[in-house]
Amino acid sequence: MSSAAHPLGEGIGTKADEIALAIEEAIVSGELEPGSVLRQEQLSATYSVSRTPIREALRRLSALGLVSFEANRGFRVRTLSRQEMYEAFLLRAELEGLITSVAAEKATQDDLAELEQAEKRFSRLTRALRAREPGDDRRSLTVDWMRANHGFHDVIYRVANLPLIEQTAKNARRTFSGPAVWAPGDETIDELYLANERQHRAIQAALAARSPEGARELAHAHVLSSFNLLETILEQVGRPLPRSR
Amino acid sequence: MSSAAHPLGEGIGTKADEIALAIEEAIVSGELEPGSVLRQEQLSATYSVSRTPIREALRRLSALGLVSFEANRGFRVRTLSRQEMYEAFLLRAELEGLITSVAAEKATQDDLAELEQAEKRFSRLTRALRAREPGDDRRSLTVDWMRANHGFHDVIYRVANLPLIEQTAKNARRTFSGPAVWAPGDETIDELYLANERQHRAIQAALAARSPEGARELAHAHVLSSFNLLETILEQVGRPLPRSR
DNA sequence: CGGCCTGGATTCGGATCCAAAATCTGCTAC
DNA sequence: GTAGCAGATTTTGGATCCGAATCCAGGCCG
Repeated sequence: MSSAAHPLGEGIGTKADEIALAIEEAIVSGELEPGSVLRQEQLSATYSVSRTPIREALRRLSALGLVSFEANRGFRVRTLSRQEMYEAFLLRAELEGLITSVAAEKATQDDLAELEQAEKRFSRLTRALRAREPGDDRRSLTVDWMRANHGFHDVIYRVANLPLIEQTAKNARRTFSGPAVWAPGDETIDELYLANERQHRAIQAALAARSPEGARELAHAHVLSSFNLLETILEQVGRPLPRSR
Repeated sequence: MSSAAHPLGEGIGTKADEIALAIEEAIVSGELEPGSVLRQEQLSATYSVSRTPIREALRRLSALGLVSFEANRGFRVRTLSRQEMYEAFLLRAELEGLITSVAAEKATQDDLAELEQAEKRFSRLTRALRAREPGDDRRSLTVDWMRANHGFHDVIYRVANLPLIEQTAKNARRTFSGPAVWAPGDETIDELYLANERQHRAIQAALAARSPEGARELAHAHVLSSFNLLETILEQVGRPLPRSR
């Protein structure tokens, strides 16, 4: 585990930080719905602390863009319009491109082996997600799939060794859609999942071939393609991205 | 003035937000030295409020990366190593490249006229900065020059109309070095200032010519060149970027 | 003489308290 | 029946208070 603090410098030690992490987790996992109001009193009860650290945690999440804030009205889980969502992916596409190209220059054999492992995990999760056994928990499967997906890119981040940019990329990644989404799946979506996996393999190959420009292009296209996947799922699940806000 | 809130959504209304802005201003203008500890009690006295909104403000700045934080030890104005500083500029280079290329596709005649105005202001300030009249306040001159510099890019941001990415770019820009730096100047630095101005004009021309790829390249190179300028000034002023942290 | 311990002064993190803003509810007037 | 208003209730923002961690200075021991 990356253990170390979350953004740079900050971290554990104070309740405010632990709670920020906990709330973030709740948002990302979809436990807290986008748009829902975050009552300080209620959170304070949930986490058994006073409102003071709660508010500090919310301030932090607000600065990171995960929650929105209106004076005297409160915080709510942020919702993104299609345009904003697209921007978040465009941003990530640029950053992933940069990071991946730098990683291609630096990767050692060990790094490549680690990437291989991450890719295998991701591949396994993708198969599990496509299998759709009756009675499996698609929600947690999706969360696991996303984690494996992130895990793959995290290896690349580590190799590139650009902590500040990595932080920004991760933030854009969190902001992506807020909650995890999942769909029963159909042929279109299946194809997109498979394409996603193929792209990972291609990126992996570009790193192995020490091709910075190739890696950049592939990573860039990969992220934009993920936007496509997400949008398709959201439509299929009857929750299309709002055109305006 | 841009009036509207700072990041997205947040803004005026609460003291915590006003104070965050005030402290940020103090950091960016160099009033608060990098590395200096921010005592809550003292800030509370300075702004005539209790420590509660002060702490919320600091939390926010911490999430934005302007101040660093250690549990039970306090907040301090963040210092960046050379590597981190370089990363901040690399990040900005990518984002400016993206934003400028999008702006090149969208710019209207009015936009180009506005850009022309911003360029003129910047050009004027550059001349003033190079003039070095005896008795002029180089500190505030530099702050003004930076503002004009930012103003030029702000026009482009507005034209590109990518608020989320704009926000990220502005954040990277704030984080750049913390405080403004200024030097009496010599031939090398003069030449760099002039190069900077030439680059602005080139970017302007690329926008006028509706050349997205050209604009991207120029903007990218421009930001990296700014890093060079900054580093040169810092060395000249006897405060070179720390190699490690 | 120098490193280490101890007790007091600071400073921080969090809980509690209070005033102001917003929201809700039920009544009134049209 | 509905628009609008007044008071009650909820919820937020900020101030104050208290326990705990850190820092600092002086003394002790090797």
